[in-house]
Amino acid sequence: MTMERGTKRKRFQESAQSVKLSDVAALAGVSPATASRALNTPDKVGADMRERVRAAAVKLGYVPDAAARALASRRSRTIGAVVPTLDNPIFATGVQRLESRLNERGYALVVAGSDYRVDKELRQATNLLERGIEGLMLMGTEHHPSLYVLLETRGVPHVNTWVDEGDAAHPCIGFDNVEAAVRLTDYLLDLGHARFAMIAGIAEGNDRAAARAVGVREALARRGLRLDDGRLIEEPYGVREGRDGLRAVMAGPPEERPTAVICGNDLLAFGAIFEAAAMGLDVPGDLSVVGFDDTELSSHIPPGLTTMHVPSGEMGALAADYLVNRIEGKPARHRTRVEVRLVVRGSTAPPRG
Amino acid sequence: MTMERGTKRKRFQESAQSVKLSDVAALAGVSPATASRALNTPDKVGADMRERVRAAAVKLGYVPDAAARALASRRSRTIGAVVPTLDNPIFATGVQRLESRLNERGYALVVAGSDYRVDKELRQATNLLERGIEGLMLMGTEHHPSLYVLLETRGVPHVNTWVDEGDAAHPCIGFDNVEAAVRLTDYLLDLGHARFAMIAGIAEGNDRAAARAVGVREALARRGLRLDDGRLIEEPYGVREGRDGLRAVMAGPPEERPTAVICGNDLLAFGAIFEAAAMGLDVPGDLSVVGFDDTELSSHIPPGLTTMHVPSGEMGALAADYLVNRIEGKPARHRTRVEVRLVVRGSTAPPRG
DNA sequence: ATAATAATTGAAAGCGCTTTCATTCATGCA
DNA sequence: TGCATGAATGAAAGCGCTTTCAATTATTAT
Repeated sequence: MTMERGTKRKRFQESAQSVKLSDVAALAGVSPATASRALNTPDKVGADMRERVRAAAVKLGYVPDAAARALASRRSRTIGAVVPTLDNPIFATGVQRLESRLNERGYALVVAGSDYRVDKELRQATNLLERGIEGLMLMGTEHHPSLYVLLETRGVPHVNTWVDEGDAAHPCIGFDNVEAAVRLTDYLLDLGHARFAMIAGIAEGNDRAAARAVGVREALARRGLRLDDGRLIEEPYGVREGRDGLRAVMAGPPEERPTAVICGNDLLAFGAIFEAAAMGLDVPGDLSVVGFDDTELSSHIPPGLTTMHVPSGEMGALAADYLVNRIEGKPARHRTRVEVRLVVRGSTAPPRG
Repeated sequence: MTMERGTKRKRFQESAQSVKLSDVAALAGVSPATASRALNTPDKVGADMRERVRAAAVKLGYVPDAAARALASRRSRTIGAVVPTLDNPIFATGVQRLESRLNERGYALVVAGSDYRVDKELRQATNLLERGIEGLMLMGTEHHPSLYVLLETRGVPHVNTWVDEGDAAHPCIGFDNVEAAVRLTDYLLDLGHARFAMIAGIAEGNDRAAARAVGVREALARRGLRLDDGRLIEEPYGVREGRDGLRAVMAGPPEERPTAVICGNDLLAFGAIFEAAAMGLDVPGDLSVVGFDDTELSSHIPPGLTTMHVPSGEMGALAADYLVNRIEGKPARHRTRVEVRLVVRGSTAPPRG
């Protein structure tokens, strides 16, 4: 195995490495100012000049220096995103589309993870801000108070995604998690279920998870029902956790067990379905299971997961457009709702009897 | 819905917005040079001075300007990654860990997607290079020739991941995809299978997918076997595609059908398993199915997917360390192999009879 | 033709920071 | 006590680019 020593750049020396704008200008026989214009604002310059400079740039293999450009123009053409984790496929999809739209619009994306912790989110955002991002995508609505202050004072556009804030205190792109959970619950209620359980995500540091639990409770309350003790459990998003969660909420004598389990996301629901099978329970015969998100697998996993479809890619793309529009002074909706829809599949049915 | 006009920054005016290093220096009663040192290289400065400057910085809420810093120091403290897509959970995990390790080491991550296309990869990498990244993580070994040239001339450290290049032409962190596929196939062979099919990923623009197919062929050839016509099919990575793929490779009279199907990744394998069930085939009774990657779900999906475990998170972290070490002039392995291991679960068994 | 206007171009001043280099001051040694 | 070292500081020169502002030239109107 060979070891390599990095080429420790000798600063302020051997600077002859890369060609700079002035070289291009010299070759083209124009001033750096004109060269800059020819490259960046072609229509502010004569046609012949434009070509002359372009040719010179290509010939020299000129690559602009973003730092210098950013410093001089005060524009970094970079957007930041702080997400809880990329490990959740639904977030990954959102970031994927965010990047691709940003790319189309000529911006780059810097990502950082928060691990569902507001303090780390703040730290990461600060970091990105120092790096000169011109816009920031955040997930959810619950952030460190200092974060908003920071964003406000620096005048950096930002947008909360995956949520629809009623009071519109901040720009947002998303949907009402409470209402979506209500709809999911109502669907189950209308099917005739009366004994419920919920395997929710960890509410702490995750307003979406919390809101979904609120929605479930609310819908039940409207019909005079509630989640009995031990029928609401919080688990980190994961398949393993869904399995554990199911065991926990199914404790107790059979006749008291829930007939419907609502999961905070699809991963938990997958786990619940797998564990139900392991427990010898038929889904949906003995137990209805619903999820939230609608990932690629949800439609394929037998018996098909009934879930709330969340357009994560769309939100990513919308966030990109919102941010870029704000930055470029174009009109941008302060609040954009996206459609979530109930997708009924095989994992739900009326309760037995 | 309110419309907002972005606060179009008036350039070269209202510049009083943010506090700069000279402000901090002034408040601390020192020169900008000392302020810079106090903040960046604390041990090069007197203890009292250090504190004085720090206090001033805090008091003013000083936030350094990364562009200026990058321009002056020629260091951006930013690493780039061009990945095919974030939509594949295995890549998402890799990027996740890359970011988190980078973060620990004080670097930021800029990501861009290539959509499995070398030309787009080149474009994206060029983009990142312009933005001053100091290192680049790539996936796979097949890249646009110009990309290597670019990297070489600019002297930017880079690393190919998910692969182990025998000739070590470029730094890499990964495993031998051919050999891994051989192992997977040998396992099936040893189980007694003789009629095989493969649902591979699209080889074009994806050397890993191609290598896995090569490995399967190679292992079969060693035992005098081959993939018959129509028993090797390429599909984009996806569950739907796995289902389609299975139908395709299972065509023909029952006695000629394969008894083992090797899938290019786990998503395809999931699809194959689901489709087998839909076709009334028992897995592993009638058909053994293996995947590649070992995602979170693989252990949970009944009957449990036999697959090759790929340490994607580890590769991400190793890539971060490699790149940072190179950049900082510390020793770094040119070539690092990571362990992939066969995880045997319920989806495989000896063929009937 | 000539004056007034618009379109191009160049000179030069930074953007906010880091780093070299020279200077100053304290320290140790003879 | 005097001189050589070394440590701590400041002055100043950029890093490579964009943009203002003034100067020049090409257009058009009178």
